[in-house]
Amino acid sequence: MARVTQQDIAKVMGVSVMTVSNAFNRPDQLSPDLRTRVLERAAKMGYTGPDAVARQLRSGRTNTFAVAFEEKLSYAFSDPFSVAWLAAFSEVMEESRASIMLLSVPAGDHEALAAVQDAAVDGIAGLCGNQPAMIRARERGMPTVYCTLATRADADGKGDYVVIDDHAAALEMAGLLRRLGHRRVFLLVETLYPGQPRMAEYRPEEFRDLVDAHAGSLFSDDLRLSGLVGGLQGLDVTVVPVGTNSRAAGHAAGTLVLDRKDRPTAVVAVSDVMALGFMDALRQRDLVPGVDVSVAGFDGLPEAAEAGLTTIRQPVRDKGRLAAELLLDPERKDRRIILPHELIVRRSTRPVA
Amino acid sequence: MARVTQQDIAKVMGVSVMTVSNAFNRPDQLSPDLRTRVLERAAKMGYTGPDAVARQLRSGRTNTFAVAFEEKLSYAFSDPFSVAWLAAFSEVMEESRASIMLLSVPAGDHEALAAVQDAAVDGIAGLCGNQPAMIRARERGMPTVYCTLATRADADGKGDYVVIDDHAAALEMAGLLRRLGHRRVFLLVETLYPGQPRMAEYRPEEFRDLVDAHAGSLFSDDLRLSGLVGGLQGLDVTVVPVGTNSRAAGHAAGTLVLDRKDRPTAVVAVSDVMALGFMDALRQRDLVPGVDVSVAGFDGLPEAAEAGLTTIRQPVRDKGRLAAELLLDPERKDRRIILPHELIVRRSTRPVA
DNA sequence: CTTGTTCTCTGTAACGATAAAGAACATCAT
DNA sequence: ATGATGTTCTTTATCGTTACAGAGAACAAG
Repeated sequence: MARVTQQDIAKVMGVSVMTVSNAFNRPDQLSPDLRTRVLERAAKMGYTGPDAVARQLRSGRTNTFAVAFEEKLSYAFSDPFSVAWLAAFSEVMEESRASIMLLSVPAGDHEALAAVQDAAVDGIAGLCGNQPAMIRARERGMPTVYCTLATRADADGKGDYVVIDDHAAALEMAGLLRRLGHRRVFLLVETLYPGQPRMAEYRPEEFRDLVDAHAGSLFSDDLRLSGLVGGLQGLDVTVVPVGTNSRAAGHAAGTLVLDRKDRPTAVVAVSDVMALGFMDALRQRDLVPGVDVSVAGFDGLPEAAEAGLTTIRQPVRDKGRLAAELLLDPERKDRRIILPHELIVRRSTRPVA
Repeated sequence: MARVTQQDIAKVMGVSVMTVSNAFNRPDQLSPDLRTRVLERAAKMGYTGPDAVARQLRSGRTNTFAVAFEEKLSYAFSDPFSVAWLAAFSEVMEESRASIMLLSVPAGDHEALAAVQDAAVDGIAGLCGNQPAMIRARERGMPTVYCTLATRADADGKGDYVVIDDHAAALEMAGLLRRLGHRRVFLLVETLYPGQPRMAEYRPEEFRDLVDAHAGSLFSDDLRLSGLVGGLQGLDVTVVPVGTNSRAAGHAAGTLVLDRKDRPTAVVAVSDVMALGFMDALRQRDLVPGVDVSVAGFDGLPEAAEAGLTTIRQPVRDKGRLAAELLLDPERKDRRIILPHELIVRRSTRPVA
């Protein structure tokens, strides 16, 4: 009941293994008659076609590409940005008839890192470049592409990328708030470092030390945050790590911040998802975004447009598409791509009263 | 600059290849001292650890499982049912440290079928059992699990499954409509067969012939539809294939049906997504679900609860979870699981005026 | 001084396939 | 008849790893 191989067929038919192999892969290398007989015999013997793994070993290619996530995969399917990116990425892969493998390598999960080692893929893409999976993949000498620069330094490191200039974008956002006259601003980020207490509040002087103290850890929003902080210098700025990049976390930040006397006049989240959650909290209190508190996000999701949320639009689909193209075509020249972004001002940001 | 292998290291160090292999996989098989030296030397030579593909070939296992979709992958990420299923499936896989491969094998795309042949996986799961990818996988002798029975006959075929009794569920739904006194009912399905003209209207006598004429084609909602038709016998029933399983298609069906004189008193879609789309069309016309037209769906999505939509709840997450467990544990006994469903009556279905 | 056991390490043979080159024979033009 | 050209099939050599069986030394127990 063992598996039938080309060798078995060859032996039974009294032909060489190569002939059997050619019958399946290179019809021009043997007579149509023999080919038919081989295929028939193979079918009769219960041979189900060339083994994928063996073929991959011999050819040195798997035609499969991995996507690494820092979170559980259920997050990858629920975050709008992630889904849009994945959709664009997969469309290109589908067209090229390449397969996609999903890897989940949560920060700090050392065992999960082995998945990168054991992945039979030709390359790997990830949303963030400094995540452990990406680093490991590069150590393995595997082609990598990532779509967010976490720090300036990343730009000089290894690996290809498709990103936007998050720092410049953040500066523009800060400029907008300045022009609108805001003086007391809260900035919502996911986490400053792994194990970060949620909903703590930091002054700009403090948070930088914290991040540096955990250097090498993952802080993917560093460019956005430091851009905002830099651009808002001189104003009353508070940084709040809300724990996760989710609507719920943004909402929780709202409950934390909105019920006190000294409300901020503006709140910027480093993602639209968080900003939308914060707006949920406003709505609950019958406060109006832009009127009572100005709110802004990053990413440019369709949901942000519906909600009238000021944001930085980034070309998500292009990021996904180009990431796939870079992986598929190792010969391609420009392998470090900086895409344009756009500050989109909507009704959620207004001049301070 | 060729790739470094265990053999290279062995040669350079004057030890056997097995020793190198053992240094990486079975530390107890060699002295700690030698092991350290091997690892150091390996690192120095730029060896990046055992090759995944070679290891898979040797061991006969890939620890990877495929999920096959009949649509483009972007659909898999956008349909709520699909996403929920995938999330549950992936959670189990993550816990077991198995990887997931996504395959897209659209109906009729013969080239894409090759992906199933070339997938280096230990098993494959799919939402529907009679899709080409599943059939091909079973021909390859690969373990399969699917989560929807398309026809009664599927139940006797090969492969494991985790399903609900869609036919019985549909009968219950039909019974509800009967009790509520509905006499003119429209049934929305995705498509009856590939290439099906959209928004055609069929009588129950007709559609069965159509489906049979395209026997062997994919019609995954057959059990639901035939249950509904059977349960509504004697009433004025019309079957409408709306083209795709999407909110937009349900909405389009609404524009088709709602602006005529002889409106149906009730509409049942074989999925919540379509039903929700239909309700969008109602709302646009200031018609009230349940009052002007009764509406019902299938699946039991959270969105359905919010919208007050009567539906058949099915345990999506259990389907995903169990599918993964069946793939992971080939020894497990019960491999054909029928989960309970539940008719949930909400305000979208009321007695006919 | 056996005999047995443990600890390290080695050699060989797969796993299932394909690339590359070659052999045998037929065909064809000169 | 000669060489050139094809067609069809075979031989040999990997791809990078691990399973398995054993060999040699050291050490304890009888």
